[in-house]
Amino acid sequence: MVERPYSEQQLLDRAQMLAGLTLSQVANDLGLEVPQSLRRNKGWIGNLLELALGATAGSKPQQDFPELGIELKSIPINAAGKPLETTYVCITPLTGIGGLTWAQSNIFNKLKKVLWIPILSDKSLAIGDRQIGSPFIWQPNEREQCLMQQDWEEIMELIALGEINTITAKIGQVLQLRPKGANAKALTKGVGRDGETIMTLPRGFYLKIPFTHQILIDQFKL
DNA sequence: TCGTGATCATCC
DNA sequence: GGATGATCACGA
Repeated sequence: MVERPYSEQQLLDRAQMLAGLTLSQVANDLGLEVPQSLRRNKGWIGNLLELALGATAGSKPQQDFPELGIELKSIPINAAGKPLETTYVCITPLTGIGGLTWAQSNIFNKLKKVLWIPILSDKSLAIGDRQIGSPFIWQPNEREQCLMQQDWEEIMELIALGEINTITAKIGQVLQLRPKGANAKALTKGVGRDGETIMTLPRGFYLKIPFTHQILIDQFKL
């Protein structure tokens, strides 16, 4: 049981202690078994890092370290440092969003300060052999904030106008909206074109790969 | 059912 | 081969 970090520096120090280790090494230290595949354990790496860094396990819509104002994100990369997947951020509200601003949004709250932990995750590597990279704290610069806010406002306007079912993952420069549920049968309430309540897929915001790639490039001067 | 942790797997 | 839409596990 790892205790919660009391400061950003302590959190970062801990994360740096993990750099260079394989997931097997970290799992062994925590007494956890390494799954053969992530197919039925998609969040395993993220959960492992949460345990190793003392994050409070839970599914509350807030940052992983609220008292530090920091969100923890693992990101799978290949040997060249390119992200292998988009990055899930949070669910989006589909009703009662009138008047909601970017600054008040949960997505902004989560992305204003992120502890990124790259994981060398080439598909050829067994889960346990995947290696933890150098962690770093990221705060979006003015340009990045602007891009995210633009996408968010465009998407939220479509949702407010009842156009939820016309939104695809293609819209947005750096953010995208995609289904985020157990499966295609899991539905939630949304708003239709005539303002009526409809049942639709829950959606979540994701960061597109070129955006997170650029963050890594900026950090490591790749 | 919602929201967390995400990756899978099919389609283009 | 890469991105989109679909999916897996779990706690509350």
